[in-house]
Amino acid sequence: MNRVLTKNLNGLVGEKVTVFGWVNSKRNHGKITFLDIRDRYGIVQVVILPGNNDYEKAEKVSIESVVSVTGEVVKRPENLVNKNIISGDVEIQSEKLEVISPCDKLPFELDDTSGVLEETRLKYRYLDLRTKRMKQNLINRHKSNQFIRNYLSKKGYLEIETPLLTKSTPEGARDFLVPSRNQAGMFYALPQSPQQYKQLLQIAGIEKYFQIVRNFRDEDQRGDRQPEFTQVDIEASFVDEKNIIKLTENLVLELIKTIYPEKYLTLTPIPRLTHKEAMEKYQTDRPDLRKNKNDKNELAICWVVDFPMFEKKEDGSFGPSHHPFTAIKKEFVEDFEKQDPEKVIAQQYDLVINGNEVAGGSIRTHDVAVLKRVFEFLDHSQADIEEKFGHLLKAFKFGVPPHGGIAIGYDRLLMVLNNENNIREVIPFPKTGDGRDPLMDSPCRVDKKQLDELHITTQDRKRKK
RNA sequence: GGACUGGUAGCUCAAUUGGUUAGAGCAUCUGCCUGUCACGCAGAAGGUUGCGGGUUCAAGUCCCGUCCAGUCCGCCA
Repeated sequence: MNRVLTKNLNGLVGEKVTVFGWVNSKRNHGKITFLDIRDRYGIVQVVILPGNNDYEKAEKVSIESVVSVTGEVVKRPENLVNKNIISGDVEIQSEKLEVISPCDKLPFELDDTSGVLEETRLKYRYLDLRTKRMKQNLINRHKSNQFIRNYLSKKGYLEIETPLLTKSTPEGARDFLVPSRNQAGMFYALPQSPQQYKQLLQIAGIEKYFQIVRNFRDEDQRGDRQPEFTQVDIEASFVDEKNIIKLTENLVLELIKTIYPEKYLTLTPIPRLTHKEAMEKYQTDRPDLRKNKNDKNELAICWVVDFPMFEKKEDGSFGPSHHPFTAIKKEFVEDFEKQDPEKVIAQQYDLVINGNEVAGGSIRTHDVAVLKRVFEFLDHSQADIEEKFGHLLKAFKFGVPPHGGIAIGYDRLLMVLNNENNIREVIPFPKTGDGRDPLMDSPCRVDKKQLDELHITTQDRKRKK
């Protein structure tokens, strides 16, 4: 198969080529027919004249069918050049048209899907992803992946994979559980984040870790929340708050400069607000500091730092506002138990872009004695602590370096940078608001045999569509 | 779990105060057209108005219930 891509056609005038792609549009003038053939890189116009063996085939071919066209690349006359397409200086005089795979009547038109019901788009996601907008989002995501891997590698960070079948975490979001076949009645959990693993990797002496990693949280959704989502997860040893902030800031700014050069920053250098300042001034811990919210290229980035360590729960007791391993600021460590819990500040920081929480992290407590005091303050019993965090606390007895890190909400970051207002637009195969995938039709029922092997009986519930 | 908005042709929408046979654009099909590039023109086909019930001479429209979607609140260490 000797294929020529549409993006390379301009330089091939006079040559006989074969292009492969989808029929983007068809214009039949009775005695002359034009087909626009689209491949991943662009579009080329194919001319079919009467007398051509395939004239009737060209008249009949449906939009979005897969075809190949062989013919000579011809320069277009000056007045017929089309600057809107990549091969607009030339066109192909078809000698042979082959319909490789015809396309049925489409469920929606692909030129503009902005008004199409999202469930319909998701049901036919493979068609939705053919659109320029979605394709561009995928390309940008790929480029960003490459950039981040490169950037962090150059800084000495190792990309290390952590398990997806792991242990249910006691606090935080609801877990997705995976039943164990070998251990009757036992369950794995999908990770809400690789938090404990990345801390263990610091004890392992890795010093600098990163991973572009999937996380799972079984909570109700929002436009900026999915049950599975991707984080750029980072953790490093012998660092303080400023090191992590600087690293993240430079990474994000370089990423924007390289892959989204049309974007500009309103606030430079990136300001750092304390949590208290943000709440007092903007009544939110993720303020949108843009000057003109209609300017799609404006980015207002800021840090929110000095988060409170604890927050009051509904029953009046206190829980960790981030997680229990977050380090308390030095000036509060000595006797935080005796102070107003809501005034105890943690070494915790969030990156906010245009009102979106795009990253969050903290320095962790490496002092086992302090950790124990935090757990006791949070009213965990000794047995409780041992069961939930024993493995981590044990590891902390074998030489734990001071460490800290951050996790970038990657889908949210890409959502902002791609001018989308929903993370589903930057995720190739997302779930709907109630956690379904209309394309694969998941979740779904499974055979009784499968359940039996997993030692599971189910309660009958009313069946959702 | 709660609030709000919505559900009418394959897709996007319209339908006045409850009143004739529920319309339009695009897509589809048929015909015409040799330079268009989202081609154009003419025509055809396409509807259980999400579903169930109620009020009324009459319901897409009002009422009740229910299902679904989106957004937000709760939730998201």
